[in-house]
Amino acid sequence: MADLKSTTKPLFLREEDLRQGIELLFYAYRDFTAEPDAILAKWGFGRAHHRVIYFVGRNPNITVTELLEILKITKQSLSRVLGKLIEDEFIHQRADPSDRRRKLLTLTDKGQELERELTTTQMARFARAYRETDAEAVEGFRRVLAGIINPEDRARVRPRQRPGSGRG
Amino acid sequence: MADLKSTTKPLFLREEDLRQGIELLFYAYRDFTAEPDAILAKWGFGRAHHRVIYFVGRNPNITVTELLEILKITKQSLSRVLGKLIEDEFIHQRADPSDRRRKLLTLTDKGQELERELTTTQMARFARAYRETDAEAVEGFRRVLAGIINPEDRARVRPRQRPGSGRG
DNA sequence: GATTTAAGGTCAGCCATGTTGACTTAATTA
DNA sequence: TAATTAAGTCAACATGGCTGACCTTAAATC
Repeated sequence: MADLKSTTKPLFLREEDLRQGIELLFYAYRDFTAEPDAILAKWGFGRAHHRVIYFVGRNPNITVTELLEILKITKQSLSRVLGKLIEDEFIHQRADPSDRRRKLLTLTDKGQELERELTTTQMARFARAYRETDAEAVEGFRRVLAGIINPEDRARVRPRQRPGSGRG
Repeated sequence: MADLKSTTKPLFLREEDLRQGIELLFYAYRDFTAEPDAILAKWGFGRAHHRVIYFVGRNPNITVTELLEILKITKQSLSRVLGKLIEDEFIHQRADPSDRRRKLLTLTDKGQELERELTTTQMARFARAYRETDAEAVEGFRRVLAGIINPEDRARVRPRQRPGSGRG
């Protein structure tokens, strides 16, 4: 743990350091998804359902098109998953009054409950990781990961302040 | 970008901050895998092949069992992917002289070439992200992501110094 | 008002990649 | 010699991506 780390200030980009980033991301994502996967399996859902539940919960009244932009999958792929969530009453849809072609998606009570169960495990993981470090490390984590995201989507990830502010 | 960030030192774990972590990880992983996926498609390979190529390249002479421990998938899942990579001569296997049940896996020249092409895109992404920040941010990123990984696997991700040191 | 565009949905089929379960072979170890 | 370990195999199944074609409804535009 105290190898080249002590050469703090100057930022040498050794291949080793870059590969370490790649591997951290791989392992973190692998473990980060494992617990929710187990919960989802109890309901006959998969990881794709989780993503839909998460982002609908996070962006109440999101439309299908907006959801597709976040997930970057095809309409057909989404519809299979979303259709099942609506059928099983985890997600509710209603027409947008101002443009009745659009369907606004929200979580039902049941959906919120599942969302919370799933997200709790992932938040606990982050809470632990944050607590093991400090505020500066967390800020560094944010800035580096934001830099990994394609520039056009970085704005999607910013802590929202006011309740009921909806999506960006 | 300068919201609650200025409350630097004390580490309040607001749900917003935890959800931001979740979302950063989702978007980062989504974009991080997109470029390699496109390269792999040209060869008729998928993301699973990439992971095998990457970790064999990273750990020359790794065994099948060790690879399974890293990937956390079943032997049957791996064998389909690994079998194709061996058949197409991206990966070479030979018996371990000291225990001939074990097969030691290495990249062929062709395999190394593909590995480099794939990894270059991901290293470039990290190089950009690292350069956009500073050494402290990078260190924070490392520590937080390491905290997301299950404790028993954290040791896997540490920059290796000496060439030919093999896996841990 | 008629046409074009946008949002959403649907059907069919394909492919990649995960799973379980059962079983085999070869080599090492107890 | 018997048990264990490493690897491989066959079959069947589920999830969740994809393409392509096509439809409906509502809004926007000509």
